[in-house]
Amino acid sequence: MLSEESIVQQLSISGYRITRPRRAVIRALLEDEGYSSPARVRERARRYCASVGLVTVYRTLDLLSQMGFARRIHTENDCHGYAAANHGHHHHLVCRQCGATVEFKGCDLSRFLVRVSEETGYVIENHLLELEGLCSSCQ
Amino acid sequence: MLSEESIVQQLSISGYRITRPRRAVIRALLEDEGYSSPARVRERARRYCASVGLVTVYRTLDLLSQMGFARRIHTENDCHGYAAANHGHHHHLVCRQCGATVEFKGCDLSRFLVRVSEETGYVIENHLLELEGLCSSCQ
DNA sequence: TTGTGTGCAAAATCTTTGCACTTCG
DNA sequence: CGAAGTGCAAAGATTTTGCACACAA
Repeated sequence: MLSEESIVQQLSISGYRITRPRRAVIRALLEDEGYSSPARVRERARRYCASVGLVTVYRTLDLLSQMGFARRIHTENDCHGYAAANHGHHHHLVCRQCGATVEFKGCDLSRFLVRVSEETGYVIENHLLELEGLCSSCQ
Repeated sequence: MLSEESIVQQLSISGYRITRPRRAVIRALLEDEGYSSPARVRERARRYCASVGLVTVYRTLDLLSQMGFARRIHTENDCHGYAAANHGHHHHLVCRQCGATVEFKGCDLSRFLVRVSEETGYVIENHLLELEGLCSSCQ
């Protein structure tokens, strides 16, 4: 499971330094139920590191994305939000009205992926699937 | 099938005026094999209406999207490109090594989507699916 | 101590808005 | 002719860069 400590540990192992601003961004992401723009991540992060700048948030989100701990969330008209990503397999379902984000697992694409693989000659290693719709309260 | 004339006709029926700049943007989109940023759409459109401005391209892309004749294309780090909706429902398969991109159609997620919908209470309206792997020459 | 990481300010992009002029219908 | 549409310039928003200073390791 994803926790501040496990992320910090991985960063450290990979040679990155553990700083107050980085911890603040990580915490902000983890406590976020939905997904947030960099600016919004910063607002949250400020609770843990009042001086954190937007630039650092951008850089940290980049880093976390590369490490697989955060993911850019794509919705129909916006791809500027980020959410914490469990390293394992999961997807996001986003409400287009209020932005509420739910993670779910257990997508079964295997047969479909086999077909695409056969048709294209690619070895498929990864897939990104995002769903968008209306949550129950926005319907 | 999508053609300049059929789009123009629909716009007209819906009460929009048929102008040179709009035709130019439509033609630019239709002849585009892939997808393009607004700036790039404008470059192409200039062949048909040299004076067309970026602002008009933005507004026209908006209009066409609303009408369902254009679609915003999402890739991992960019969701600012547009393509004619002509190309229908499709997804991208990208090689992580060399970046070669293939489009494919015919994903069948319906049963899966029903399940997620039941579990979450969301009405699912849209999905974004991207595959990543190794193309045949990179394997 | 040392070099990675940070914040600030400024630059570079990208997108939207206000407004007077054009032009379709 | 009248209102919708256009281009320009300017404003807004978002993201990146350069640089001197701070601070993990």
